[in-house]
Amino acid sequence: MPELPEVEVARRAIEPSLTGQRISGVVCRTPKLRAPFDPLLHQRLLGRRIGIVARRAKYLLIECVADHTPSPAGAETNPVGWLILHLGMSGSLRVCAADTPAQTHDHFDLIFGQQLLRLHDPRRFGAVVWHPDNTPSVNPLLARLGPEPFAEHLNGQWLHEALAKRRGPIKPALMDSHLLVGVGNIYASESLFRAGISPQRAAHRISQARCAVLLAEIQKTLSEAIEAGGSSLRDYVHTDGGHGCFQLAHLVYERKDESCLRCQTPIRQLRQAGRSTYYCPKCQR
DNA sequence: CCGACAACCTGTGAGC
DNA sequence: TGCTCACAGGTTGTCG
Repeated sequence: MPELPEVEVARRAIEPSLTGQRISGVVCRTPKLRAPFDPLLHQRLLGRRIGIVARRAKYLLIECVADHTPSPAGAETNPVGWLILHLGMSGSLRVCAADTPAQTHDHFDLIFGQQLLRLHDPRRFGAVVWHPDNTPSVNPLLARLGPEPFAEHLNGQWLHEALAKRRGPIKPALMDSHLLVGVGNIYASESLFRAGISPQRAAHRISQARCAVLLAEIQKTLSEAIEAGGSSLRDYVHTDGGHGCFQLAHLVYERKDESCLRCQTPIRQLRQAGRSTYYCPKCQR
């Protein structure tokens, strides 16, 4: 899946097709992904017009506006609701013709005009959730998330303070979405390599100056990956259906025993909090 | 509160 | 060929 860059690439890819379209149908082919589908999803969405397509962390947020609201006087209706999508580990989105036959693991369609947005997710760790008003940030899926990695107020001092009580290793801490969103397993390893910091270093023992370097490398790694069109691994497929040909080369991820691109030392792999970590034992301290 | 781990699923590749 | 096992990009809940 989809780490933050892949989700942002998907957002940019689907937004032009979606914005301004009227929703004419909804298809759910699976009882549940991460959670059961809302059984009333069809009636909640039908006839609404799609506004902006936003992103928060690895969630996509689709603004759905009811443009004629024949609400009786006094009846409080919310003209704006949000469809919240998550791609889990294996999800992908594509926009295709409305008569395109569904394949195995095509779980959800949002139909508009002569096209549809289709969610394909073999492992079904994704999510499709309706948020009924214009405050999606308070949705339980989003309410407790940390800041976006590109938020203005983030700097070395902020990261240093955020890590002050973390006695465990930095790499799993970086992946904690309550601290900071958008750093998944690939880019955690990549950012730490680029910052020259060992994934095993205790988080609270990284100086403020090195926190500034780390944050800058996280931001550079993520933005370069977005510009490159996201990583293209295994089952991740770009929204146009083709595999990305501009994949950002990984410096350490999945390079166990290959030589470090900086110092030729063999890259090592270890397991932290149940996830693979890749690093150079010489370049990272 | 922190941190490690299992669970949620299917697909794939390695090894026998 | 076919079986079993380990592992895969995320998130959440539980337990120590």
